[in-house]
Amino acid sequence: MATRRPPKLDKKQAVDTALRLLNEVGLDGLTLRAIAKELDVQAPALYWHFKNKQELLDEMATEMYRRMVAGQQIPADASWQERLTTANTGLRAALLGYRDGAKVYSGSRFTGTEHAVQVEEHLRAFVEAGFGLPQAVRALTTAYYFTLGFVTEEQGVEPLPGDRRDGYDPDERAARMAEFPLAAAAGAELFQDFSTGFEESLRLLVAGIEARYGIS
Amino acid sequence: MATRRPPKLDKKQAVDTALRLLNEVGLDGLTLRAIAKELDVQAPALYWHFKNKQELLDEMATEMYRRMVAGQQIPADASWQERLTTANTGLRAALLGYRDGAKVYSGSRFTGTEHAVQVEEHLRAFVEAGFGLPQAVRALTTAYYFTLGFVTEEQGVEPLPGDRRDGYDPDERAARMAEFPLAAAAGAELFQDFSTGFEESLRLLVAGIEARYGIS
DNA sequence: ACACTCTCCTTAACGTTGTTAAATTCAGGC
DNA sequence: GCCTGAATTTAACAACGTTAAGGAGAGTGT
Repeated sequence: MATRRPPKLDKKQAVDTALRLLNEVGLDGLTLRAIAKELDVQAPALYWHFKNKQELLDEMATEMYRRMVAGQQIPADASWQERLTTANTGLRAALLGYRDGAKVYSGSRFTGTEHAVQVEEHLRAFVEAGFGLPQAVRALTTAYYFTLGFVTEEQGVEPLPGDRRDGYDPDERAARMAEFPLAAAAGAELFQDFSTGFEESLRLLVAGIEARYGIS
Repeated sequence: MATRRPPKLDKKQAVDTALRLLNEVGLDGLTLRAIAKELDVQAPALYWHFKNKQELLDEMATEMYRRMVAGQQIPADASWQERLTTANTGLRAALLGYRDGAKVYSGSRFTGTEHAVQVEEHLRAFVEAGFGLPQAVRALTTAYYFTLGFVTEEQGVEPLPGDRRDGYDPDERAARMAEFPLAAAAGAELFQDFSTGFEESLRLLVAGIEARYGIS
C-alpha cells in the first residue's frame, strides 16, 4: 500500500510563500504568476487550492493574524490597559512585518473562525475588568480601527521600515508648506518616529476609556 | 481672432466624472476605458492630462477632500471638542459618499498644498485652545487615523449605505460564532448602527484628550 | 491485467487592464 | 501656405486574473 503521491502544492506552503514574496515585490508585484513561479508550478494550479486571488489574500491575512497571536502572549492577569496596548502594538508590528501589510490585511477577511479565539479572550478580560459588553467592544474596536488607519498611512510613507517613499523629504516638505507654519512644523510630528506617536495615541485612548467608562 | 478650440477634455471635468462613475461601478470597475467612455473620449486621451491612473486617483482624493471642507463650516469660536467631532464626522460622511471612498482616499495622496489650509486652521484652533503643537497634532491625527480605519472597515461590510455585503447576515454570523458567546454577541455592536458606534468612539477620544492633556 | 476514477497539475487561450508609440486633427502665428 | 504646438485618435503591447480542456499518475474494482 504505497501512500498516495504527495501533492506538489499545499495550501499552507502557498500562503507562506506568498507572504514571503509580498515583502520582496509588494502588493502590486504579487501576481499569481509570480507566486506560482516561486512555488515551481504554473499559475492555474493555484486555482485548485483557492477559488480566486482574493481567497488567497484572505488566507494570507488570516495567517498574518495567526502569527501575530502566536508572537504575543498576554498574561492572563494583565490589566485591560496592558492588554489593549500590547495587542495593538503587536498588531502594528505584525502589519509592519510585511510590505503593504496594512493594505493586504484590511482588504481581506478572515477565513474560518479561528480568529474569534483571541477576540473572545479580549472581550472576556474586559468584561471581567468591569466593562459592559458594549463598552468592551467599543474600547477594543476603537483602538483596532485606529491601528489599522495608522499603519495604512505609515506604510504609505514608509513601505518597508527604513526606506522612505518620495515626496516625504522633511526639508522639501517644509519648503512647500512655507505658507502654513503650523502644518509645516507638524511634519516632524507626523513623519518621524512613528512608534512614539503611535504609543502616545494609544495612551490617549486608554485615558479616554478610563475617563468615560470609569474603569481604572 | 477666433478663440482657440476648447479642449474636449479638462482635468476638473474628468475628475468629477470619475467620482460620479466610482459610485456606479466601484473601484474595481473604475477603469480608464470606462472613465474615457463616460467622457466621450478614448482612454489614452487621459494621459494628456494625467501622468498615470494613480495621478487621477490622487486628484479624485483631493477633490473629495475639497468637497468635504466645502460641506462643513466649523464656526471660528467652536470648542476644540466640537471641532474634532465635526471634522471627523464630516470626514466619515464624505468618505461614505463614494463607493470604496475610504480605499480610494487612503490609497492616494493630495496634490498641491490646498489641503494645508484646513490643517493649519485646525492646528491654530487647538493651539489657541491651549494645546502644544505636538499635542494638537497627536489629538487630531489620532482621530483622523481612527476615522480612516473605521470607514475602511465599514465600507468593507456595507459598500454603499444600505446594501450589505455577503457573509454579514447577523443570524448566520451568530451561528458560526456559537463557540464564542461574547464574540458572537459583539456582532450586534460591530455591524449594526455604525453611526452610533462611531460617535461613541469619538467621545472616547475626546475624553482621553481632555484627561491626558488637561484641557477642557 | 485492464479499465475506471479521482486528484492534481499543465498547456493553451480569452478578455481586460494600464500604458506607450505613432499618426492625426485642428487652430494660430509667421 | 507652411510651420508649430496642443489635444486627441488609432493601434498595439505586455501583463494580469481566470477558464477550459486535457494529461499524468496513483488507487480501486473486476
